[in-house]
Amino acid sequence: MSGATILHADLDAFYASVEQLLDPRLRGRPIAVGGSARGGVVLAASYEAKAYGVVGGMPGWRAARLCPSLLFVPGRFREYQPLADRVMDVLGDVTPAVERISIDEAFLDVAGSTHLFGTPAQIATLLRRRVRDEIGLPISVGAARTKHLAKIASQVAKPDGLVVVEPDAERAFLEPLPVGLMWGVGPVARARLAERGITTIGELARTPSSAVEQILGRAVGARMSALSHNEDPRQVAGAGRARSVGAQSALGRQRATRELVREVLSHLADRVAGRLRAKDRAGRTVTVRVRFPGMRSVTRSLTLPGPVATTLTLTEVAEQLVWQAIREQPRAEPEVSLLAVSVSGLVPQSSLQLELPLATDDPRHPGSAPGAARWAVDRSVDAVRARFGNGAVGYLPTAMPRVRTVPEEFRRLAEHDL
DNA sequence: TCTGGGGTCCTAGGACCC
DNA sequence: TCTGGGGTCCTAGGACCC
Repeated sequence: MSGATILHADLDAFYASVEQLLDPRLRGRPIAVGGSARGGVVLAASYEAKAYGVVGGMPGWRAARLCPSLLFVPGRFREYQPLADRVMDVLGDVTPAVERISIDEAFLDVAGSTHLFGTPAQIATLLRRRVRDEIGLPISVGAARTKHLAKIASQVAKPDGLVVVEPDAERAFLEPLPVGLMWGVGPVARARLAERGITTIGELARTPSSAVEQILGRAVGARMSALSHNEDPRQVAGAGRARSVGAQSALGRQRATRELVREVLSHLADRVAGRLRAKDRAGRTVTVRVRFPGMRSVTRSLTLPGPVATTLTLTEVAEQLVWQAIREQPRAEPEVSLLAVSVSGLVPQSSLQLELPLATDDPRHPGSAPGAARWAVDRSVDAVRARFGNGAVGYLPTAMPRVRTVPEEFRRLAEHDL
């Protein structure tokens, strides 16, 4: 019997494939979801566009230059989550051991399913056909003995393919592949390895572990060395609890005025704190990131005496940290291109436990609402929103920040479960 | 022509404690 | 007189993933 019972299933160019599914005129054409020829970033590219070198995360103007016939489509973000969920349901039909790692990919362990559905290769073929027939989307699958191998196999299988790595063929399979296919090797690690003449996984495996650790650092080096030797102890498991929650807004290029910073941070803190409260969690460490024109960015963090999940408190702490970061910059008139807020050190926090009134002692905010009052306000806002929608009530003087922002639906897609 | 949004993990120095 | 060893927490930065 085959030991290649770990499957990695990965929808091909997911957002772009959905757009082509929903609008037949887009099929067979190079399309980009998001961005435009004048600005923004491409969120996803169809395989026809990838052939020109267009990839997700690329500035729209550069994508348009690479592919003059590129068609920019605004994403229909509402459609993505339900379609991806239906795909996951299909995967769940062959085994309960499904580990979803993002909206569009998952690991499966089909060791217990072979007596019902056949070999892993037959199961993968069945899944691919069902996803294609019932949902209309192309999906690639890799099957192997370990997660690492299965993930690499699905990448090799793309687009719309299946690759099975039998246990006796693992070393030969890995040998010629580029190190960049390994999970954890990005552009920096790839460049460092290339400087030493290491470009394939086989070459990496023949490099002593101590040397790899020198090149990539102790932890990363040790892990990559082990993976190159085909040692991967990870099991297929359910998702663990989130360790942090954050939100960010790109601002283009704006002068950092009191009003702008306050407005953007209120919005971000409201998102973060709202998600925390929705899951009865709170966190002690508040981190902000400020990005300046030119992509240079700094972070400032503060660990509070107790956990917070209150919009107003989070806004105030974030504001202090952002101004601290800006003041430390040499520029006389600061401009910012992005603000981010995140909370870590998460703990369970039942809605009955009231946050300590941290800010009431703060001389900078005399008379600010005590913790209990803040909780009450937030709970009321949450309740109104639950019934009437997010736009029904808010802290902001204006309903939305006056900065260009991605659709709410897109933010939702990127959120991880808390 | 100027780059989205949401996450995880690692490193390294310093504070602080025993 | 000026020094050991180990551990944890905090902060800032950075690589990487989807």
